[in-house]
Amino acid sequence: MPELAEVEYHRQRWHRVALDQHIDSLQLKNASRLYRKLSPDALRAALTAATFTDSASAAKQMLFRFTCADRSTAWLGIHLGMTGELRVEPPAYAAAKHDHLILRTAKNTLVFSDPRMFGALQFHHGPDAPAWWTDIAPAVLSGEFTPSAVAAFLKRRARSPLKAVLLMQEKFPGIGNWMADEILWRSALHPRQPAGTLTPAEIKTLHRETRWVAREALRLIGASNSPTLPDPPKTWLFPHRWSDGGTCPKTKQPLQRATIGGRTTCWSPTHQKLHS
DNA sequence: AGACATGTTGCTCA
DNA sequence: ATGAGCAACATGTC
Repeated sequence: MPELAEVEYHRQRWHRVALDQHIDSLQLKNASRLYRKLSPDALRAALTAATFTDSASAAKQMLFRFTCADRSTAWLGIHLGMTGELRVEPPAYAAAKHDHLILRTAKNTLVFSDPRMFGALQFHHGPDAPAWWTDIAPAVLSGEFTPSAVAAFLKRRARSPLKAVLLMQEKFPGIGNWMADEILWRSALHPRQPAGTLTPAEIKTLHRETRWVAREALRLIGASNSPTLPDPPKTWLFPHRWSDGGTCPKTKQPLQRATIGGRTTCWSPTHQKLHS
């Protein structure tokens, strides 16, 4: 389920219990496709007897930093793909079917599991953060995500439907299927509206609502320490969009669903209209 | 049984 | 060269 805020939620799960903890041992299922971007042997060698020293998330990517037994620095990247999650289990926890990486400290077992295996692990050993981390596009909540930057991007993708454009990580890092629908709904923009046809006022609205949804999702979901992942409130499109027969919380009219930009998309036809 | 799933990539075609 | 659309990946759930 992981987009921006869910990724942050999962990162904090590990971070809260494992910061400054010593990694006694690890288990990896290195036959899995999740290891396609790294050397499992290098990861195992570096993290055994390492200390968890920091973590961060950006877009849909997490970064975990370790200080190795020889005082060098190691960086573990985790992308949760479509079905990945991080969990914290008791010390005696036994690996289950879809657990692909397990780190054991004296107090806890840190588990990365991903049934569908669309996620990925990445690894880097060295003093500086790796390119796969530093190359992530500037966050939508950063000062670099400006209305004019959005305008330039929409112009470049002029013939693509807005829904497809919002899913492009190079400009909207961390936005996924449900956040894109939420942003368009709040912006009163039709998901099929070609990106090149927005008025300056609509671009400002899209920019503002992108930031609002990201900020609120991080506050309500990302920062939560609830044992289960919180859902956005009923006043959002989110709880109404998944099944047929949903009702728009703004207009009380039926929601519509179709595949746009290759993904299931939900919108409120009376509220989000196509224009020329 | 069959459709569908909160993601990314690599391929085709224009 | 650049952009748009779509199949593929692997497995579980409704």
